[in-house]
Amino acid sequence: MRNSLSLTGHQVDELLDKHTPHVIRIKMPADERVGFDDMIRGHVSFETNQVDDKVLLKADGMPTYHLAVVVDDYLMKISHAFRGEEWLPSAPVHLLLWEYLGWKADMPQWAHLPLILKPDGHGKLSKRDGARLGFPVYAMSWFDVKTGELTPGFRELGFLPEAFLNLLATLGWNDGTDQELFTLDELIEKFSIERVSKAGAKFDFEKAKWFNAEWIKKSEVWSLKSKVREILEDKGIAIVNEDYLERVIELVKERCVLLTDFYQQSAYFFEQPKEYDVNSVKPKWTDAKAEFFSAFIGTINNTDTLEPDALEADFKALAEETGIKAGELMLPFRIMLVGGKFGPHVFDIAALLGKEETVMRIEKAVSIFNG
RNA sequence: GGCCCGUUCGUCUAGGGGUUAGGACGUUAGAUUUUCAUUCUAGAAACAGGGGUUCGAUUCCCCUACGGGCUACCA
Repeated sequence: MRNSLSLTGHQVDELLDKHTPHVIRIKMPADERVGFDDMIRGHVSFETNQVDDKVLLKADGMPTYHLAVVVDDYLMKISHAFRGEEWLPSAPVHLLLWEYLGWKADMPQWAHLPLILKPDGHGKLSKRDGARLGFPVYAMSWFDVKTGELTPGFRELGFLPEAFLNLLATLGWNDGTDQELFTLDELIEKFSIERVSKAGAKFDFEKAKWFNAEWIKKSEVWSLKSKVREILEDKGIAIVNEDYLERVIELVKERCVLLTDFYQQSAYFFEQPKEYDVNSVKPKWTDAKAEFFSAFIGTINNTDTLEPDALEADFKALAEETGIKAGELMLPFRIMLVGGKFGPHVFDIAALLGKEETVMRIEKAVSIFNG
């Protein structure tokens, strides 16, 4: 080995005079044990003989991470250093650096957090896993200029910041009760580093989605409004009426897991269905049913404002008069308004759409079903 | 290979010397919803193995196994 330890002082000076490229390393002491108290793991110690003399300053003059963190943390007066468990093996280097630099009294408290692992297989979670398994690994979309590769983030996928924070906080931590849903304020109040678990946790996207669904359900309409509006407008839907948008959100929010689901769940409130699930109606479509709906249009026209309960009562009364089971007519009615087999209660939808729109959609769909 | 860290249902976890080992996600069955989702009820499902210590260990100690991390002039 050829370095300042194996060469004589004279030889070193000579090489230095000739500006020979070189690095600067930390010199680990022999036969010592360096240890510290980790806030999560308790006392951790290492044999100095097992730790190698890490490069601190590269040949190009730039510091490595090891030198940089210590200097940076010292300058920024960092009191607590939280980092991933993968840093544990280099902790002795940092510890000694704090000491050698004469800053030992200012050294921060350490906490090495457990790692987030791949849901399948083994190893720590990487952005590749997200691409491979179909879920995000970053909070926000990230574009790699070097590779030209776009990695989608939780936000763009339709996660609420509150939900993302919540799921991250409870991955490896809990307050000792059965509570799983926490607001930021609650986390600030209840979080304690002592309750962070030591073992790595496999990431579970299903549970992540559950957190988001829960947060969408418990969020107030006003807090969801701007995000939903953005999603709908991105899809080319013009929002003209604020109040209408709020009522739509109120009606569909409990069936959305991701914010992006608001498009599929509420697009039909803003524009007529582009496609109809004709197959679910056509085979059982009869002239009698067509007649029912033209009669129902009459009923609607005789009503001042559509109100869900009253409309449903009228619908059922008319069905009975016509001699057709109401159940046979509900699905066709839904498909007329929505286009498919989904959405909230049909009469809620009709009431919100309003008289004219409802009538228009019935007329249009009837002609499609007849033809 | 060496060093370090870890190990309770499939997954995230609670618990802790004597418990029917609790909850959540997912899953299964049923109810409600004349769509789907929500909601509700019920079910299946775990202390890695071996030694100690102890009247008694899943819980404390040791070993093994397994898992993870690090072992770059990357962070």
